[in-house]
Amino acid sequence: MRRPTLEAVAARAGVSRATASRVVNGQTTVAPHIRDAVLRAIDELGYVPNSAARSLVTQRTDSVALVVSEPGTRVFSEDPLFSTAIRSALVELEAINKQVVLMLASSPKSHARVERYISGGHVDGVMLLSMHGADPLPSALSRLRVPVVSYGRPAVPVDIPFVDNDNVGGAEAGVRHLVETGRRRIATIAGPQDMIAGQDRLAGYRNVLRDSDRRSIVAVGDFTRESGAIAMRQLLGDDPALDAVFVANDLMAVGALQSLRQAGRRVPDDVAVVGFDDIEAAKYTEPPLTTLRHPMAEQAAAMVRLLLNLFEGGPTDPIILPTELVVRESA
Amino acid sequence: MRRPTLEAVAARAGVSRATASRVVNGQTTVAPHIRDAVLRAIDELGYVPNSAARSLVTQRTDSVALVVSEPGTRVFSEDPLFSTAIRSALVELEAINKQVVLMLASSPKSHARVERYISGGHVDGVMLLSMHGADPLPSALSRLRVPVVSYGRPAVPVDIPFVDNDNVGGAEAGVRHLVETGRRRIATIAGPQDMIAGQDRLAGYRNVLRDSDRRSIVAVGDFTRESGAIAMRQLLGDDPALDAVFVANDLMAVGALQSLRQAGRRVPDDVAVVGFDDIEAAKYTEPPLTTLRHPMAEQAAAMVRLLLNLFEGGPTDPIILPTELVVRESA
DNA sequence: CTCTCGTGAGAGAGCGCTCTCTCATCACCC
DNA sequence: GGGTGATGAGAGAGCGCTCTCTCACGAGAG
Repeated sequence: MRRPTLEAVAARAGVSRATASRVVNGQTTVAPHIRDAVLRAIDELGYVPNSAARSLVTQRTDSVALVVSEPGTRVFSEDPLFSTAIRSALVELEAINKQVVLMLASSPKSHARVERYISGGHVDGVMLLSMHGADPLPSALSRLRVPVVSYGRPAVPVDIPFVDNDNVGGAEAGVRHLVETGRRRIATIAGPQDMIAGQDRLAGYRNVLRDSDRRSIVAVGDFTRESGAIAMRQLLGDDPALDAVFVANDLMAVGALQSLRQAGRRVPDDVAVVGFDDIEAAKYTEPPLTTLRHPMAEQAAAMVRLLLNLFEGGPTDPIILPTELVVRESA
Repeated sequence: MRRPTLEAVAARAGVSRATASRVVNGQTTVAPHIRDAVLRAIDELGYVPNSAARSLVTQRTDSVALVVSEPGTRVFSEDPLFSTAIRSALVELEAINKQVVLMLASSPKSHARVERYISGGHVDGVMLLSMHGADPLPSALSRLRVPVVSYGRPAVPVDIPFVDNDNVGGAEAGVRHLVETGRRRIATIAGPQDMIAGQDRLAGYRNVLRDSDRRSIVAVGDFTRESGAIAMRQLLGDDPALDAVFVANDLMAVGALQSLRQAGRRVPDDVAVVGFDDIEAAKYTEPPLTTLRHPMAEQAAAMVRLLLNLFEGGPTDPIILPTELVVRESA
C-alpha cells in the first residue's frame, strides 16, 4: 500500500504527468478546468509529493541545518540562549517553508559527522550557533561552498555573514551604570575567553574602568551558574572590599548572588550586581537583577534573513543588534 | 562543478557502479583489492552519496521528526524540559546516525504543516513532545501509519508508545514529605489541567491529602514562573495560615518563592515549599528548593529506544521512569 | 486562404542511486 | 573430465519527479 505518485494523479485527472506537475508547482500555464481536475485528483488520492524524487532533480532540499556547537550539556539545557535562538529561527524558517535539521557538534567525531552531512548536499544552507573560538567548524564549513551564516561573530576571522549583539557596548553601559551610581571597586566575572561574548564583554568592562580610573578585578567563569558562584567566592577572597560586580551573563549572576548571600553581603547595599542577557530568571532572583537585554530572538530572526539573502543575493553585511540596560534592584 | 557521483567513482576505480555501491554500503561480497580501489577513488574524488537518490530507491530517509507541540514561547525557552529532552534525543539519535528534523506545532496552521510533512514521507518516524490534552496531533499522526512515539503519556487515549515519569508517585512522595515533617495546611500550585503532568501531579497531591485527612487548597498555574507567583499570592489570600505548598514544577516554585518573600513569609520556617523536576535552578533559589527529580534526559533517551524498537520490532510497552525526592532547604 | 505566432499540453530524458537478475569464473568432488 | 555449487562482478531496470523539447491548435495578420 504505497503512497500515490504523480503518475496516479495524472491518470485520474486524465492528463499527463507533466501537466500534473505543473499544477503541483503552481505554474500558470494550465487551463483552469484542467487545473481543477488535477487538484481534485490530488485531493481524492491524498497525494503528497515525494521530496526525495523532487530534490533529486531540482538539487534543492528546502531544508537548512542548524548546527549547535556547544560541548557543555548544562549550558545547552540551562541557558535560555539556545532554546530562544532555536525557537526563533524555527519560527522564521517555518514561515518560509524550510525544514530545519538540528545537529550537535560537540566532539571532533560529531564535527566530522556534521561536515559529512553538510557536504552530502542534504541541506541548502547552514546556520551556526558556535560560540567557541577553537571551533574549527566555521572555517571548515565556509570551505564547503555551502551558504553559511553564524549566530554570533565567529571567533576566527572567516568570511561568514553573522548577526551579533553589541557585547562591548552593552558591557560598557552596564559598568558605566555602576560607576555612575558611585561604586568604587568594581569587579567582573568574565565569560570564557575562548568565546567572543566572553572576550567582548570583558573588553567593555575594561574600557570603562580604564576611563574612570578604577582598578580591574577579574575572575573568569564558563557561563554556568556554578562557575558564577565559584568566581564570586574567589573575588570576595581577592578583594573583600569590592562594592560591585559586573557579571558577563545572568546565569553566572544567579550563582554570584548565591555566593554573596552565603558570604553575608547584602545586594545592592554592600555589593551591586549587574548581569547580562536579561533572561526571564533575572526577574525572579533575590533581589531582581539589573542586567542588559540581549535580543536573542531578534538575533536569530536576523540570522535567518541573512541566510535568505545569501540564497537570493541580498545584502549580507554583518548585523550588530543593540543591547539595553534594564535597571531592577540589584544595582 | 557538481559533486562526483557513484558513476565517477566506479569509472575511476575501474569497476561497475553496482560494485562501487556495494563498497559504499559495506557489503562483504567484494574482493579486498577491488574494495580498496573503490575506497581510494572515493577518497580522491571526495565522494559523498546523494541522499535524495538513495532514499528515492530505498524508501528510507534515515531521519526522524521531533515535533514540539508547545504554544507558549516562554515555556519553550525557559523550561529546561524542552532543551534537555531535545538535546538528549539528539545525542541518542546521532549515535545511530539518524538525522533530526525539529518542528514546532503550535498553531492549527503549523499542525497542518507538520502533518503534510510527515505524510510526505520525509522521515522514518516521529517523536512527539506534546503536552496538551486538546492536542489533535497524536491521533492525527497515529492515523498516518508512521511510527510515532511520545515523550509523556498522550492526553487522549491513543495507541502510541510513550515514556513518562511517575508524576503521580512523585507528587505523592513530595506531599508525603510535607505531611511527615508536620505540616498541617498544605496547599498546591497545580499545573495546567489540560496536561497530563498537570493532572497527574495534582492527583498525587490529592491522594496523600485524602489519606492524611487534610483539606486540599488548590491554585492552578501554567508552569511559568509568573503563574507560580500569581498562584502563590492567591493561595495566601485564600488561606493566610497555610504552612506548606507543593508546586507542580520548579519554575512555578521559583515564582512562588518570590511571592512568599514579598508577603514576608520565611521559607521553610513559615511555609515549606516542594517543587517538581529538579531543574538546575532549584539549587540556586533562596532557599534552595526541595523537589522531585524528573529524569528528563533519560526519558528522552528511552523514547528514542522505543522508536528504534518500533522500527525493528522490539518491545514497545509504555515506560514509566521513577522520580526521586531531593531534599534541600525549602522543605 | 495561407502563414505566423502564441498558448497549452504531452513525450521523454535524466537526476543518482539500489538491487535483482544474470553471468563468468573457479574450486571441488565423484 | 564433466558436473555442481559457491562466489564475485556487471547489466539494467526503476524509484518519482522536473523540465526541456516538441507539437497541436486556434487566432490574427497579410
